[in-house]
Amino acid sequence: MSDHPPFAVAVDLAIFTIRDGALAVLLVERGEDPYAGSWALPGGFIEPDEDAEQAAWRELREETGVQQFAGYLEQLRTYSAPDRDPRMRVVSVAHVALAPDLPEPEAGTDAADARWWVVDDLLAEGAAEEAPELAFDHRQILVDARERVRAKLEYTTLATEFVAEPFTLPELRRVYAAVWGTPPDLGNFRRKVLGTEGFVTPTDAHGSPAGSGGRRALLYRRGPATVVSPPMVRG
Amino acid sequence: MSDHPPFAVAVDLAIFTIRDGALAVLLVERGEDPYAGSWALPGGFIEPDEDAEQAAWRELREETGVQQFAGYLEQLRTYSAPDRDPRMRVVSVAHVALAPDLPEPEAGTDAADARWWVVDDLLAEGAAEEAPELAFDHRQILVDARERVRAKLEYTTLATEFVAEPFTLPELRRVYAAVWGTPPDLGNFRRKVLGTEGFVTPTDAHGSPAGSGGRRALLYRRGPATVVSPPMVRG
DNA sequence: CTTGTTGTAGTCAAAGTGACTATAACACCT
DNA sequence: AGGTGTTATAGTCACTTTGACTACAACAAG
Repeated sequence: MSDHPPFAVAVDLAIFTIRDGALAVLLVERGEDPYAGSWALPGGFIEPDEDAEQAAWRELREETGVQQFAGYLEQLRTYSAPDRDPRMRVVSVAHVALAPDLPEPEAGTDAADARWWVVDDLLAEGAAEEAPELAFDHRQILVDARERVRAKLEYTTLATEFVAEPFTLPELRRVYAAVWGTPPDLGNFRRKVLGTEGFVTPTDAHGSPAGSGGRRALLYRRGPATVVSPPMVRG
Repeated sequence: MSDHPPFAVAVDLAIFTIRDGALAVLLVERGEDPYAGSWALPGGFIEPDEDAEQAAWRELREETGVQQFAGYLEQLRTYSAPDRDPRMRVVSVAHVALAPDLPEPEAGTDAADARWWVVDDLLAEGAAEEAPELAFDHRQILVDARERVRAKLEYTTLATEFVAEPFTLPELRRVYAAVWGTPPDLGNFRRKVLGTEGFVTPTDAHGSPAGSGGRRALLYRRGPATVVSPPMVRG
């Protein structure tokens, strides 16, 4: 029990955003073996002087190219199957990140390319037009990450991390629509959000209309609340 | 980005049970440095051919001395602060385990001693009569683990993992009382449990009375359900 | 067989939810 | 400018669930 086989420890990130009304995730095309040419979640090894969360934040800034990243990051879980990396024993601490719509990313240092993918396209059974297989066990990580986000939208105010401040309630509602696949009822949604103390705080300004015409919605900012109880329920 | 500093990867376990109406956790007294003589969560290094979950199950059997362990185990989160172990860089994948009342444990291979501790005694501020400081970052792990258990009692049927089958509803209720610190309302508790499809399945046998006298309660077994929606609330 | 204790069953007001309808405020078009 | 379609906001109402009770049933111990 006093031996401790050496492992490499990495972090992987499922970075989500809402693009064109759909939940999207950032993938990088791998430039090196193993899995050279296929797509994977961004990530990298933990440096000697940082913990997993710091490594995740660093990768997040590197991969998105946004230095002052304003968003949300939390640990998802750790994946440790002995054969998950053919080179060597690699344990990966996966994280979930949420961000308002980000610019199209640049290719990173060791990535051939990087782009946003619609999550439902990636995970759809069979269909998946030009959807690639994911490297390593990243498909499983993505499945778990999506489920985490779905669940957290129900009982936390996390949805506000997907929109840039200030935002309108319809914008916020579109986040739920994208993540859940179906929009919550309009009236009940506002009742819930406005009725939950500290979910959002109103401003006195109005946004610009969403589609073609229509009344302009009030603008809000994130409130201090973090949990929604009882939870918001999926459609 | 192609270097990968070597880490040791361990698992730690917060093994909970209900003893004398209180939530208890298994700790081992360390026989080796660092922290020789102080108390810690049981754990050990991952072997080359197993993943974290397998390692956790193995440690669970070793530490409890129960080979056919019938209980619940899930990953909690990974702790990776660079200085969390003074010897070397150790990343720990913490797990939470739940079990019905277990026998007083034997000292393990590298543990000087092992025993159950009441969690609230360990975590109480200041007070803590003979409550020891925990080794490494295990106090934080224990705090996180307890919060996980508390939360999961609300929206899952996990409480049934704390009682041996068959069990009575009052027994199950005492689980909630122990974990939450305050018992849920008697009538509402039954209504919720019996009203949630698949939470428990009735038998036709009766248990023996709990305290001094009183009506004998019906015996139940765990049902197939795993989520409770809407959740049971801490009263 | 009485008494204390514990489990089971029901009641009722209050709150929250799901599914609506009505109205207000705008952009755009002709 | 004045309609017209679109979108946001406000309000209604039956129904379900909850929280806090009260009444009753079944047993052990004295």
